[in-house]
Amino acid sequence: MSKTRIYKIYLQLLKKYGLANKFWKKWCQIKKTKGDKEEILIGAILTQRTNWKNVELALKNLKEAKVLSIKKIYQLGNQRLLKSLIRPAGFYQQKAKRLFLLCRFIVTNYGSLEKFFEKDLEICRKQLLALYGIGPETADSILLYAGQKPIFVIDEYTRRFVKKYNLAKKFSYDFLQKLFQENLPKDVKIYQNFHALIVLDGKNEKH
DNA sequence: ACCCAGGTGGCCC
DNA sequence: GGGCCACATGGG
Repeated sequence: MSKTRIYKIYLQLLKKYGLANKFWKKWCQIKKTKGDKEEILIGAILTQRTNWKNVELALKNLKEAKVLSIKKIYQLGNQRLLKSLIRPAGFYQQKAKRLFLLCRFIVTNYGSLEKFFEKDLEICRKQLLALYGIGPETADSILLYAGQKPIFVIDEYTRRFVKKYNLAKKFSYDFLQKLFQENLPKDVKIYQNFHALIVLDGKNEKH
């Protein structure tokens, strides 16, 4: 593939910041957490329309209550305890329901997250999108970062990035996802790192 | 006392 | 297909 404009911009960001996973590893060290696949999946729900700082507070509560896992949340049910633990993340009644339904889906249909991710990307995506409270961004975050599957995540940071560099005039989810995927090598690590760098760069600009 | 932040579903037209 | 609204907390 010849290097497209988007790919060149990615390489510039890479030169400027380096690999984004080192920031993730550092975050895990600071927060004393494993940052494993199940935590990524839970965080993907909690971070909907919410500052990551607030998500951290909710994750901390779940961890301290020793229920930061899919099976534990499923056992908890959509109940008061779960709601109170994730309260700092905002929209907590809705998010408790969404989390519970997602965890129930994984446990009762597959038994484990690993088994679920053994299915093809398209099947996983379709099944996630069929769940209440999971739209394209949440589904794709789970698939890319927890499932290591090659699908590009579009979010508010990505849209600001597209506007900043004048990469498109349309901003619908499917259109932008196609734009990135057609202009980059199909590579999980590149998708993960690029999206993480877009977020990093977006946060950097504000200060 | 405002204003903002990695969305989604349910309306309505 | 799009526009508007509800959902809620913590931090500036």
